[in-house]
Amino acid sequence: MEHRVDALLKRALERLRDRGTLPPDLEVTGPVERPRREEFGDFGTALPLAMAKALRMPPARCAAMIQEVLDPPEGLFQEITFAPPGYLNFRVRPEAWWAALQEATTLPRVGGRERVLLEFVSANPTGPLHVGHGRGAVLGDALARLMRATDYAVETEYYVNDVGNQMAMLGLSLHARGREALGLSDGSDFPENGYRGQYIREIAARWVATPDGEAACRRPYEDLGPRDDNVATTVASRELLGWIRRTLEDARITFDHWFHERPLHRDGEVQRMLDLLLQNGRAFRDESGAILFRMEGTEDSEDRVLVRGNGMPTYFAADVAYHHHKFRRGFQRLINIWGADHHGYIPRVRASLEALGHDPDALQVLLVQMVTLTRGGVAVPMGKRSGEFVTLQDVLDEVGTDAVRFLFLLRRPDAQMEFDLDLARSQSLENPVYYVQYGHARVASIVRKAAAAGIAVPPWSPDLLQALALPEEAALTRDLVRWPDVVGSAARRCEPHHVAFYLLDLVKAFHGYYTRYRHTEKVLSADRQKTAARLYLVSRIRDVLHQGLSLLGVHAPDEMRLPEDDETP
RNA sequence: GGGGGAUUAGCUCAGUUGGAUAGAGCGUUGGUCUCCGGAACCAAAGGCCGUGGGUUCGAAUCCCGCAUCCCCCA
Repeated sequence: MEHRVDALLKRALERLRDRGTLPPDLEVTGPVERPRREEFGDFGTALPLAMAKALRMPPARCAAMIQEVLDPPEGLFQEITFAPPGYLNFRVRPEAWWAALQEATTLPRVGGRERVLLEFVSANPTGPLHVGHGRGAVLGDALARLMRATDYAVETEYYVNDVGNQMAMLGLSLHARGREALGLSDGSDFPENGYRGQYIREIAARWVATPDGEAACRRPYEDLGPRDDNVATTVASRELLGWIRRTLEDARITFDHWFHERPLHRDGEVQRMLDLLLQNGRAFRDESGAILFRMEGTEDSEDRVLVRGNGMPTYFAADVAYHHHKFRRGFQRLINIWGADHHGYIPRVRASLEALGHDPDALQVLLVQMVTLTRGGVAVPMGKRSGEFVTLQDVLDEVGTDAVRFLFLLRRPDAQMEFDLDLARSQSLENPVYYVQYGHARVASIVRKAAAAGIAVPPWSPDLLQALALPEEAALTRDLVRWPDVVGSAARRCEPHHVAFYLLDLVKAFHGYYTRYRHTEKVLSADRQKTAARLYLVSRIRDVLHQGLSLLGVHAPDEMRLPEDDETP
């Protein structure tokens, strides 16, 4: 509805330009908004104010000019009024609102089949996922659902860094724990920068119970090949990746692709990228034999090492090759969800993409701010090497997937958040997600009750909703009709949290309506026309809640078990 | 020292390209109900939108300085 008003205004401006009343090069914009005060109508715009400024004419005259060329379809508006100092307010006819209810779950196709690669989580397989990963994971997954629903051709991807020093250290750690498990070591020779988490011991215990694993641990580490591709590293990363995958599945997150770094090196992808950059002069070899990316002329100041003097490519080199490869797979836009601590990395990657002939603006990095974890107000440390942290799996088990997802999505991604485990658990019965789910279950219950009485939800018809006369019913209708615009805007802006907030607003309005009239004007009554109209209305509420929750990856139950009464006599 | 983010009610947070009298949840206080599901609802109190300037008809929103917190880099 909102975009219809907006389109009408845009067309009116076009007409004014055609007539020469408005200079063609003059940019005049005025967004359509919803006035807070009911008396101002359903929609309003400050367009006359903007025009008055540009044309140096009184706003009232500008408003009159707009009205003159405005050509609204028959039956859409009840009235269009001018309000000082320069607003144009629109009131939509109830019939138009009711008609729009049919499209309440028809989402706008704002994506236009754009091919998007959405990469998120991508945590190194050196330990379990922690809560911070969870935030990015839930954001990415919800965004993917949103974009798919609005006609983006989006694919999701997890990038696995399975090459490098960290991986070598992981293998070394596993080997050391394996030797401890076999009684060959007392742990005093455990590598200084090794991964000390309990999970390494568990994997080691399972590994040495196999003949291959035991044999490998009985040999010195050097015999395995002290690099990042030996059997210990392979076993550890495979185990951890499986663990990560299961945790993500618990959070209802799956990926279209798991893209490994190793093939980029093995198949020459990194080398080809280096050759390209050396050829076009954006990279050079220094006196030590290292290859550096030339940063002059970019926002980043310092030349960045791609290949070290000893011939080892850096993480940066692999990342450049990886993103180059993404474009070559045919994606038009790349969205990466990164932790805020990677902020300084962005200019480098963008510059490298530009150097390889890609549009750097086609890479969009969404930064997710840190999650600080507390328990009863006390900070919980979150370092993998310290081995002492709360995993995403723990939190999912403790709080539940629906609640965790909704809690994460109830915040803007670029604001830091504190996640208090005690609070999350103690509030689990008052968690906003249950409030929304309860609303859905409530409507489902009404519909069930109607069905039991032999009354089905009626199909829409032009005079079906005439019986909706209560102000709350009009307000609910307007809220429902707003939904497609909310989804479209959230998808375009990559901000799923708007969906969560909308659902809270809608369900609050419903609970209020329900409670207020539970004794006087129930949905199901002896009045057949009111019953039919209200049944249709609440079924639309249920449909929108269901669609909204599923876009967030949260269940929409038809029934909820009431919590057990703690105050047993 | 350089860069990024944050600062809105007691607490946790929304606020859609600058618009009309600033929004919710929790908490507090006081109310509603012999029910289509009380995990509900209504009402009240609570704000110099960190601070100082600037831009204009108009600023929580845009620009600059400052303060505080978090993160990255050196």
